[in-house]
Amino acid sequence: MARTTGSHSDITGPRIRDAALRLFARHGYAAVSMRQIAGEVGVQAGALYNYIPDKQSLLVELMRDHMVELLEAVPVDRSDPPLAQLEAFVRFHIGFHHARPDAVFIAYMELRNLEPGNFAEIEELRGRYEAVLERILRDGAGAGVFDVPDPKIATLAVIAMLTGVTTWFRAEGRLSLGDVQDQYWDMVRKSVMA
Amino acid sequence: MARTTGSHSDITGPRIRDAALRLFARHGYAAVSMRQIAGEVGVQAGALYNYIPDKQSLLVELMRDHMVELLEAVPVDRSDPPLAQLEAFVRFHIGFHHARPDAVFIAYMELRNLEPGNFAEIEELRGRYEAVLERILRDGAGAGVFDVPDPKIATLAVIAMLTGVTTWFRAEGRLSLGDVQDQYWDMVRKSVMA
DNA sequence: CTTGGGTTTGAATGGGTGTTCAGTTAAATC
DNA sequence: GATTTAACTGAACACCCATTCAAACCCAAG
Repeated sequence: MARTTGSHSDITGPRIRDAALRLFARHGYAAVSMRQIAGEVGVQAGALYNYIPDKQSLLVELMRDHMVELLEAVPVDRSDPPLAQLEAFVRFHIGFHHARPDAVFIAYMELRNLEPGNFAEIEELRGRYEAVLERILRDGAGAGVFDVPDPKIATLAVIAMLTGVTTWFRAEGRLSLGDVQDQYWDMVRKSVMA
Repeated sequence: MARTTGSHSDITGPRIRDAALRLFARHGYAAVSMRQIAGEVGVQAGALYNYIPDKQSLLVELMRDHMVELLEAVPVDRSDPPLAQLEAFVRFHIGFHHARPDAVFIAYMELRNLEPGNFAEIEELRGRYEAVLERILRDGAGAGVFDVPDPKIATLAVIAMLTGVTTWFRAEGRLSLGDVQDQYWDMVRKSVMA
């Protein structure tokens, strides 16, 4: 067990993931080479393979980590009324995604670069997240609070709308994150209300 | 001027564009090689260069054609009341995009693979399309029909929501295109109404 | 039936790809 | 101070990349 304090492995590992996240988001998985990632970390390409088995695994790991983090953070309190649950979801989605634009970008854009098995895994996680919102809408519709003929469609519509925020919102811009959350919550609320 | 009837150039040209559109949408611009495109057309890679100057131009052309077609097809009748204009826009957007899933995918996903000048050109076209919706919302808000604190945000929210349809809608599925248009129109209408 | 030219081939150019691995470096332990 | 070993280098491997171009092909026109 030599070399624990001075070891770099606990530094280089995360740095590789950070660099890959940024580069994949900026240029796309296929357009980024292992040499570029290594360059950002300040290491030769060969060294990356002490930390990851291959390029594809690096992508899957980034996407899985993002989705798992998302699922763990999403607020679900089934004792709250549906409207309150929906508001919590909307504000959470915007806030969470805004804090991780690169991960969001990758999770939505690089699905087609996943090998079939990996694709299925990530899609399953995404499905679980969508199910959270769908359940809220279904409960609210059942209680007569919401008017959504097809909760599945409404779920996809709302998530698409909310996720779009990451493509244009910048904290330095005209509006604060709170402003954006307020206005989106207003639109979502009205769009599903009975 | 020999060889007009037996010429292939009026066949091969479009076939290259078709193949590139499908392949770029499926695998991404960076992941598709000129050899793959040529293979789909049934020709050697070198032959592509009789029709396009380079790979990047092929991408730009596909994106520009899509955006120009979109801008020419979008219904704008300023004599209609804002609500009717909005409904026409919503139904048009869903219908038009549904008919060209590959072009939509490329136009939204491959922006980062454009060189700066080309990027600016495509963004300008996209801006013009967004301006159509923004104007409708602004007019309606001015007339007191709509309640949208920030028409710019509402524009982006609505477009993101509508464009999301292409990622999941399949004509063979549970719902018809008309069903989807109806429900989306219902949600959009409610979300912006005063 | 030859000619001219639009069209395509097939090879070559120079460079980049992901991945492997023997060898070197340097820090922690004994 | 010697030994161990995690961490990394640098070169090599086999292959793919976009693009160019002289040569071959093929067919309408004359």
